Amino acid sequence: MRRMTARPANAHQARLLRLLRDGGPNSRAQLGDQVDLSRSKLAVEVDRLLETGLVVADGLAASRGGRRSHNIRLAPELRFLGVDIGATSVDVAVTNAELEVLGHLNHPMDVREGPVAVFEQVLSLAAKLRASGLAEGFDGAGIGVPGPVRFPEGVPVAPPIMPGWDGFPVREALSQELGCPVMVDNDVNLMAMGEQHAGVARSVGDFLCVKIGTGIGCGIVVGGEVYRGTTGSAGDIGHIQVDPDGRPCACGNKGCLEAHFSGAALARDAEDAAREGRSPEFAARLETAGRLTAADVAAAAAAGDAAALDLIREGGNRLGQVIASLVSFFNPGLVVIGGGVTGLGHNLLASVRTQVYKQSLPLATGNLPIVLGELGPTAGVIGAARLISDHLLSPA
Amino acid sequence: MRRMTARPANAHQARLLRLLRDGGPNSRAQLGDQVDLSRSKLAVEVDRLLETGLVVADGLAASRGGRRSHNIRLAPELRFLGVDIGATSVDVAVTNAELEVLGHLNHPMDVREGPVAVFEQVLSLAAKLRASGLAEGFDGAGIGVPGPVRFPEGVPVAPPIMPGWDGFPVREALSQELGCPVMVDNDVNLMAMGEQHAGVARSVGDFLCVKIGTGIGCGIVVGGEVYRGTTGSAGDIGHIQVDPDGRPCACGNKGCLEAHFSGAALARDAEDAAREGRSPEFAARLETAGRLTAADVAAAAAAGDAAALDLIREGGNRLGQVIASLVSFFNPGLVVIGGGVTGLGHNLLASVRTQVYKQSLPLATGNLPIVLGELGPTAGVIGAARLISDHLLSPA
DNA sequence: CAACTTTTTCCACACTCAGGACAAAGGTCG
DNA sequence: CGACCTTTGTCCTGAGTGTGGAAAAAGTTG
Repeated sequence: MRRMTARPANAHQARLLRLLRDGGPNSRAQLGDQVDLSRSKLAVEVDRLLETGLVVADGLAASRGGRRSHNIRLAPELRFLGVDIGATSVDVAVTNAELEVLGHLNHPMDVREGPVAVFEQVLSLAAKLRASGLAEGFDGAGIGVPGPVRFPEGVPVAPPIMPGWDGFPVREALSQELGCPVMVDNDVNLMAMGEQHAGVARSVGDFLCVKIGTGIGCGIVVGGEVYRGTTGSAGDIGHIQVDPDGRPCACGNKGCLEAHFSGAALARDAEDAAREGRSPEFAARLETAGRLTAADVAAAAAAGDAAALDLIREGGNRLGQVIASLVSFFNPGLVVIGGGVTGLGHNLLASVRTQVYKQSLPLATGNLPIVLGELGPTAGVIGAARLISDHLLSPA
Repeated sequence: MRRMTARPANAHQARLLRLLRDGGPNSRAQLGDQVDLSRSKLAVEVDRLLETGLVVADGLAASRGGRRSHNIRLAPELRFLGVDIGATSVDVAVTNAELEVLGHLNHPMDVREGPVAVFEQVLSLAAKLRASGLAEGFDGAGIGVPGPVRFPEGVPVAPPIMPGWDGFPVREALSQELGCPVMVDNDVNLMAMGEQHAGVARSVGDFLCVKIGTGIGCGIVVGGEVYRGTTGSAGDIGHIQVDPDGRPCACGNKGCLEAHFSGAALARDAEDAAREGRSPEFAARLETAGRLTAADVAAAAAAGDAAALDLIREGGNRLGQVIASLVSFFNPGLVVIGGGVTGLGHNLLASVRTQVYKQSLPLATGNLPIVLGELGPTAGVIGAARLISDHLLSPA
């Protein structure tokens, strides 16, 4: 099968392609309403896009009171691969050009096994998706890794939780293997892009997206664009100090947010509570499973276990404390909380909200929604697809 | 005298005008090197600018090895007014089109006297500048106020330290009085723009500018543009909590940064130290002046007073703690510290740096300069002039 | 003074794009 | 079902924009 070769030749074409991506099939007339080009100019550009094959005719639209318009849509055979490498598992999904997830696979895996092993897994999952008939090939791939990335080159830099990846040419390597363009970003940024594209953050220009998984990170969106900082480490809030005399952290400091509240910290606290006899619920679960995870805390809390609720409340307070600072500083229009521990759900949300509304000034919190992400594990892969799609739909 | 009436007609003209503003007089050929337009196109646009009167001929340039080029420059009679309203004084300056300060006046004044009294003062200072022959009129004015501003309308919103200004139509009123376009912004944002235009932050795209005066604020520059947040309160870091059991703050919370370290807090601490006999230096100064200010702390520190040095070190630690969090979050390329207390100078800088380098991760701090602003009180007024200049040099 | 540069002007040609005229296609109402 | 309206798509013209070459103007260097 022939893959996507063409790229938009100018800003007008890029604009049209994005409208088709985000709004689905559309008639020429509807497009005309949105772009402020003369009918003739629009017709020319659409014709050129049809010639390139990026866009195809798609039947007739419903009448709006007169002659029916011809629909057009992005080529239905285009496929993007979205890859989300987490600390403990990889997600791989295939989407169409409109970034709808056609198939999604997850595989538990420790990122510390290193880039070679992980890529082997990613490629095998991608092959599985291809074999199931969802795609004959990929026109582009986005990939998220749990650490800072030098974005232009697509290379992880000094990632604390994934030694062995430092400087590994992720973009280059994957592009070689897949034979298509690849873009790499931090997993948290991709989650933010996912929620922006298809989740709760649609139509919000400036927002924060806090992801709590094994670690804690924060995606920053400014004017609809992800902000990555000078060295690509923006949003690295896991090592903000929340208690000068707090717990030691893997980074060498004391009292980091991550040391007090994260998937890993929560699991350890739950195990401690179980062993110290403070929670029969945890003890029972530890007995059965051999170890505890954030999911156990969520389940125990749902069952009304006091120790679990305590852990969530305390953690939510710590997190809320940091978010309150960020809200004062950044004045976002929305705060999204996502990641593995969102199972803690509304208990967590409640204590975060309490803390933020208490500590930040009314002008910043007045109309500030603090909500859970609505896409769950697909946020990352949708964001990844969006990343490469944004790249490919830019003028060459 | 005829004031500036024309505005650039298109993006090319705007580009050229900004080059002339930031680079001073320039030859057509030099401009050509910078803008990537064909010679003919460039000539046409320059001719049009000359017609409008925004730009004038300015003699011959030095030869670059062949025929000498005709210089052009922004109309030398253009004048911008920069106004910086602080908590305890107002600064008013007049600049030419290249944003060079031609005259600068300062007048102590309490912002709480309200907008009417303050404007009376501002207009009187502006009249004085005009009377001294520096300007015959103003082509635009920028004005900074010490609180959040709804930027598009130029109206302060819920400013904590300036009751009576809430909702006052600053832009509208001043524009009426001065008879020229006016833009209003937070004073901290203007300081950031000033340092960006003519100070330490030239050529840095993403940076933070922390201003410590009566209160504490932080200007945020993203990709060369000031970021103001969803409701215009971005950068309001004075009420970030640095100590859950800390001092009560005017905002109603406890342990706000501002309650522990700011011009006002410092003065109070110094007076306490004097009264409690912990510092003969402070006691002597209090005796003489009747009250103490941040400047006294600076002077005492310079004289080697232990209590003063303690205050600075402790305050610097608090501030450094907050800046460390912001650095982790925002990953700036530069942190500028300015405002009234910069007299504390390198003592302050040292403790801030220590704290930041200790608490933030190497990837973010690796190549992060933390420096004092180099413009002092002119940063605000230059920023104000820059604000209105940016506005007027945008295509209409 | 001759040879070489740089700057500026002039001009012809290609290209872009808006908007009007008109044809095609469908709806609506009597 | 047919007259009349609206909407959509196509074609065409004219105004304007922008490029690049040629040549003149103005200097420099040896």
